[in-house]
Amino acid sequence: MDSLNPHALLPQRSAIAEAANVQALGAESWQALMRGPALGDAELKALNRIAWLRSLPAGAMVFSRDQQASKLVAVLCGAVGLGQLRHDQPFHLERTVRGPAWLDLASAWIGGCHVQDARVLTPAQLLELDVDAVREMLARQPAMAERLLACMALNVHSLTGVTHDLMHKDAEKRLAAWLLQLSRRSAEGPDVVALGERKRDIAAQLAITPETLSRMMRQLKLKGLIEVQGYSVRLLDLAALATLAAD
Amino acid sequence: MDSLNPHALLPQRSAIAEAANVQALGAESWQALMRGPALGDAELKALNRIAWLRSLPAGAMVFSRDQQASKLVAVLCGAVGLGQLRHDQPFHLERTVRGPAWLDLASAWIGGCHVQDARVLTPAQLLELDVDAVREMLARQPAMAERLLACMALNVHSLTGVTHDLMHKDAEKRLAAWLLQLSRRSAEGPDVVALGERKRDIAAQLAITPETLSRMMRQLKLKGLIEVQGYSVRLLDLAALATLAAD
DNA sequence: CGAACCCTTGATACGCTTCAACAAGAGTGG
DNA sequence: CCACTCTTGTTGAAGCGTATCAAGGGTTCG
Repeated sequence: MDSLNPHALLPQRSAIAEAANVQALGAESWQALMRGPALGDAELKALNRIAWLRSLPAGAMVFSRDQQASKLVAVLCGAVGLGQLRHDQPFHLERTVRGPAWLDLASAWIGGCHVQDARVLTPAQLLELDVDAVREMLARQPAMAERLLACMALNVHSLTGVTHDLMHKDAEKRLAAWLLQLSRRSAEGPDVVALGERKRDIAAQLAITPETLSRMMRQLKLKGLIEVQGYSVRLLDLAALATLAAD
Repeated sequence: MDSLNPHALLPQRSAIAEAANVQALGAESWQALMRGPALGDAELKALNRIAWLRSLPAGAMVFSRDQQASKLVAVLCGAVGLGQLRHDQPFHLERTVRGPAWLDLASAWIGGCHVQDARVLTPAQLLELDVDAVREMLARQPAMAERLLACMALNVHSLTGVTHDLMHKDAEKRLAAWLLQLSRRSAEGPDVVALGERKRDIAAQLAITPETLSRMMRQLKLKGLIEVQGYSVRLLDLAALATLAAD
């Protein structure tokens, strides 16, 4: 019943209801979003003053691609998918964002629309900053601009990497690269990665079909590079995987 | 002989020699790079104070991908290719940037390296802003930050579109979309586009081989959608092309 | 004129998708 | 409790899309 909440698209009420929570938003969350040197008290206050929180259930839409973007949107916790919702049912995932991270830092600055649809995958807490309020804040906190530029720059680098992989790497290389990237952020050590989403969603992000993903996993298993047990993958030979992933 | 100038990688001398030129840089160039409302005199002065010009011949490298990025780099005029230079000879092009436009606005902010190699395709004039100088300038001209954010946001949108196309569109769709995009910026009217680069370079950016590009052009010609004469393409049915390009 | 490009065209090969079938778990209701 | 359905991942066979390889023609330039 809560997997698709129609009220999710009406932010006002819940945002107001949650406004009190903003003060409770820890400095660590802001720090994770804003990167750079430790945020000062003044900066944290300025941020908290203009932040709005939204809690959405799995399946809810965060924004849609034709929608005018007026806010910077971040995911505090949970996972949100960026992709395309088609009249033909299933949501076509292109990228998943797990908090804390920016979901759409770009669109609002150019007064355009979000170019992608965003859909909650795991019950998530979102943070929104009205871009006009941010503009005012930047006038008083010029150092904040630098943080935002750095965050968007990371975004650019990430996207550049994705396009490069799509242009030059085949399915096996992309999978190997994806596993290695996951292993770097893995909590269970560098050689065990937990697949945090359905395999079909992983496949969608790698721009292959679930069938091909299954076959590629078997390939890597046969080559002795990985060991698979359900949604846990052990990387047996990081060096060989890196060689394979390199273009 | 001037198609590959080894001195191109030594910026200091030529940058100093050209420093006097900076004052001559017209407001229109800055306006084209910075977008947004008209730049004030103070802003133009601040920009000119920290800008460095470089003129490079075709074939020269602007920067390489392992190189630490300390400057924001823009192309004033001419064309520069972003891609990968491999020990195996030919430069693999991923994107071409024609002036006036930013070439790498992101890398310097995160103190990383440019993720791509940049190579001059057409004799080009480049503009470089040391990121530390820009930081100082932003403290005095906070409105400038907003322009940079907007420029980088456009970059993000463009890259998002490219990845989407690579994920979901086949060669024919990508070519149709590319022709339509070119037609929007075309000087000779919306239905005639001049191919401004070698077809193999166009193919590289579409992530297909030159052979496939040739075949796809023939396909569109046979379908009556375009008319080709060398490097000039007439779009005979914009609506049909748009339908074809849509995913 | 040959040499070095570039684009084109055809034949073939390969990677990946599509389609179809099947097994395993999770939720549901009789 | 079992039958039923729904969803997910896996596997195999066939087919499409694009790359690769090889050859030929058109330019430009020394």
